[in-house]
Amino acid sequence: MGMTACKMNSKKTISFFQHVYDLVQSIPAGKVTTYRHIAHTMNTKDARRVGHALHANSDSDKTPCHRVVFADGRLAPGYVFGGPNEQMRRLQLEGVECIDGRINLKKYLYIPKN
DNA sequence: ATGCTGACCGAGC
DNA sequence: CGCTCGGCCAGCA
Repeated sequence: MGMTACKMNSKKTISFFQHVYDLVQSIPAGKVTTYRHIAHTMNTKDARRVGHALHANSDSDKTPCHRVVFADGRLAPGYVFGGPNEQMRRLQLEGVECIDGRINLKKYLYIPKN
């Protein structure tokens, strides 16, 4: 019975962001998920807002947003901690193959659960 | 209030 | 497979 968004919190933007961060933190090392899957888990179609939330992420240790990629496996062009190159480096450090700026989702996709 | 933008996505060509 | 285009909708000037 996951409710869409916690209405109990007064700041809804924060709770949406926090929900995104929670899901991102649930991605195991060596796996990735997509904006689309996160949005879907949160019962919305707005993958852009998920991206927006991650853009505002300030702690890449706590919230490993390098494990979030496009629905087709491409890396985020606007990755804020050093660009796609840095995102690729971090993924490869975890054993995620990145071929031509792209991840094989058949192999590495993790679907976050509510 | 209103118009523009974006760490997106899927359809169409 | 790749590029373009429209839709999506919250945030912000």
